[in-house]
Amino acid sequence: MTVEPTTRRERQREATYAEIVSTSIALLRDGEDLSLRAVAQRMGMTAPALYRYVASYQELVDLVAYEVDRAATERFRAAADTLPEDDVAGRLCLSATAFRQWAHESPREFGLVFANPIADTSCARREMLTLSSSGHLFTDQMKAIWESNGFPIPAVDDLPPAAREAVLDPLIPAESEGVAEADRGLLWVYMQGWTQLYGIVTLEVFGHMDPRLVESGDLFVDTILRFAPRMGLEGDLERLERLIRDQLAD
Amino acid sequence: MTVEPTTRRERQREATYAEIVSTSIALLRDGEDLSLRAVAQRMGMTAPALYRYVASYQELVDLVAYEVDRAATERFRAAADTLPEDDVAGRLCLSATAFRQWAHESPREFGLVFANPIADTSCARREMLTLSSSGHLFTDQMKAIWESNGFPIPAVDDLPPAAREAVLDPLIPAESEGVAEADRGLLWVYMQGWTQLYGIVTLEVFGHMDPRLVESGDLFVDTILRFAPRMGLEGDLERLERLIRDQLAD
DNA sequence: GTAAACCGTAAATGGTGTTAACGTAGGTGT
DNA sequence: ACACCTACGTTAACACCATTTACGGTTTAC
Repeated sequence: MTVEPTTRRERQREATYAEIVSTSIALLRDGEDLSLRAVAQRMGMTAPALYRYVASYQELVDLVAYEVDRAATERFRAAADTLPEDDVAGRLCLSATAFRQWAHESPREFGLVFANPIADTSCARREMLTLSSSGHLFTDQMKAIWESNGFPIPAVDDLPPAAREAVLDPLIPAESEGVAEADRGLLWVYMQGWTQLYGIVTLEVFGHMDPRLVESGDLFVDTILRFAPRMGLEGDLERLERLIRDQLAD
Repeated sequence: MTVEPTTRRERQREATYAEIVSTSIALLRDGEDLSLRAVAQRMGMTAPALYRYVASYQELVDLVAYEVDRAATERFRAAADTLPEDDVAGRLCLSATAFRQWAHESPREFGLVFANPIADTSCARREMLTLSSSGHLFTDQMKAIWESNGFPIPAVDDLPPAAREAVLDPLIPAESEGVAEADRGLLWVYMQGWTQLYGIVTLEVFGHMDPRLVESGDLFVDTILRFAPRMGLEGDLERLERLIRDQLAD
């Protein structure tokens, strides 16, 4: 990826970059909202100085969103890691549940990453355009399920033209890593699942839903379990529901 | 509802309220973003004067969001009205498609109404808390389908406790108008459908999806058609897809 | 050693929501 | 008709915000 910086200046610059992001994240964690001034102040600098590092406020947001997503994904992965590697279905369910819990605990961060209009602007630093670590994780997990129980996926040729293009030549190459071209229909199933997970969680977080349902998580559980059969998990529903509800109880 | 204002002052006050909202909407339509100052300026007033009418910026947003939703719902209804009244399935599909098109044409307004954290604050003026006209429309349309072809709905007693509460004693009474208590399982199906529609449209609007899929609308169509069978529409899929794609072509 | 690139500063511009103090016109009570 | 008071608007000010400019000092490079 990045060639490691040798010169002293570059090292310092890299450190400042990191501090900007970590300070921003700390700011969010403290419940305040992200602003150049606030970040600068916490770092003992003045706001205009940050313009040596980011071109605009929006670029800072993108930078932070990328890192927040990365950190959150580690939580999702950790949640899955409480299960053995071969329980591929359980692992995906626990990661999805962790995703929901994280979204509720950190609605600001969630909004930053997932409800922030992805600008048309090319974000110079890091090619994170639409790249999401969490997306990568969920894709991998679904692939593991598919490799394990081989649920039916659409043939690439049965997909609508645009969909075929999108799965054969994805914008984020990482997401299709290790999926043979003939099996790219799997990505279509992934998108269907992600749409539903995204929908239920966003609906909950933005409060456009009966608070009692948000509290109980019933519609969330229902959404997951109704999707599970599409991944060939019909026989596992009771166990998966128990797994999910156990984690929700924490 | 509101007792009609008799005194002259109250009439004028009501008119100013209306002008504030209509000015705000005009502002959004012109691609600028909503702010107290901008609204005031367009009305030939100063910003602080608006505080005689709204308690805060957030309250203005809520007020405008309510009206925007109401206006947009008329579009969704009009889209359905291009079909005869007895084509209940086609009508719902066209309204859903109109919803998607509106969201793409007016992402600002969409964000205002559907991606705006519904505050805990009680918005004094109008009891619009979570009340959404569009939600009411879609509920009605699904009910029409159910009354027409009687697809299976869960028994109220089969629902999880919180879900049962939520459908038996909904926060927005309007949504369950005319649905017998025994049939409230229909609302559960509605929520499942709304979650998916909301998910796909929000995902598209916020740009967290391959632009080619947004452009073609393939994942949107797929989402709708995959849900249709849950409303007993298995036999209608080709026709419904044609309806949707025709409208998308406009 | 000198020139250039880099990194910070202060100052200023124009934008935001919001509060306070003040005047004035409208409707109300006698 | 007079006094009163409330509602509605003003101006001024505060505290934020992003962003640009011009300037100074340090570090690097040649």
